[in-house]
Amino acid sequence: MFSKSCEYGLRAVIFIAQQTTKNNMVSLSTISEEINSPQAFTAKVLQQLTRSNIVKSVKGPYGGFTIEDNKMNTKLSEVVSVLDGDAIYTGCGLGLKQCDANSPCPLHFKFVEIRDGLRNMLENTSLLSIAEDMNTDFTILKR
Amino acid sequence: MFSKSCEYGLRAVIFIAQQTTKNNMVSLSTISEEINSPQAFTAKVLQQLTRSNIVKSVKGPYGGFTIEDNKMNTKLSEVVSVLDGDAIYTGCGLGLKQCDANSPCPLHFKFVEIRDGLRNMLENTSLLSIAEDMNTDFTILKR
DNA sequence: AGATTAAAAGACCTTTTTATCCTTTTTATA
DNA sequence: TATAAAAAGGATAAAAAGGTCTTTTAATCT
Repeated sequence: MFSKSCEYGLRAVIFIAQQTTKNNMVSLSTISEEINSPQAFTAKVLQQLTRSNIVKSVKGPYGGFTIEDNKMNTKLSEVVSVLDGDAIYTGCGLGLKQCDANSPCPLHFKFVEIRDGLRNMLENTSLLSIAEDMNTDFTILKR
Repeated sequence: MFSKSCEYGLRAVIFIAQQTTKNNMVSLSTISEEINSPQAFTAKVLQQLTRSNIVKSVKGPYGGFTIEDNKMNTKLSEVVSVLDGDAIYTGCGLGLKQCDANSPCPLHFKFVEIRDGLRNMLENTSLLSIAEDMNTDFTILKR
């Protein structure tokens, strides 16, 4: 479904969001341990998310990553767009460049439903809501 | 969503299915022209589908690819399984190895809905039904 | 100021996916 | 039976994805 970059990125940003609700700044090494991801590779992914202003990074002692208050309502769809682009929402399931309602592939209308379901889910799920859920329900981010 | 192999494979098998309803055997070169895919690469994909007994290949003059009657009810899910495996149905959206209802990632229950929608769609769509639709509605398989 | 901590940036390596080319095998038919 | 058509198979190449390592930059704390 998603690339490895995107999987690590989502897990990382979710972990950071959850820690942010507890006012914890988290370092790269903590993140990669807690989400069980390759550290150097995760660093690259976090750089992208920092440049996109989804997470905030702080260098130096006691530094790390956090999410600013007004960014806690970032939607998962934004994270996915930054890391994987939006082909998963807009692209044809059969890989055709020009496939739309006017000139559809044989599966177009069936795929549109699936894609819309995914898009709606991601567009309606904010980092804050996931973090809040995690403080209620038991969930995992590694293994 | 799917790999290139799977995209080409689905387009190829759909084209063959449609031609099969018209009793046309189709050659690799015709297929790759009609679905706009790289010929040699498509050959490899078709070999996999032949070995999996989804399509039938006939060598020699007037040979090519066709689908036997009883295979026209093959579901898209079978084609996808052969070419991409079933991670898209069973895998965790965040890439976790062990993620299920008992030990879910924070998005597990949201993802399950999407995945089930996709799986149901693919499991309920046969090659024959697509071919019949194509003989009614105008659809495209290239560009 | 110097030492230390931590992210940023860039160069590099490995594996997988995508793609091509060439030879071999099979088979219909003239 | 020779020829031509067409798929099968193997070797290789190119591109993309996944991943590592080293140096640089910035912040903090003696």
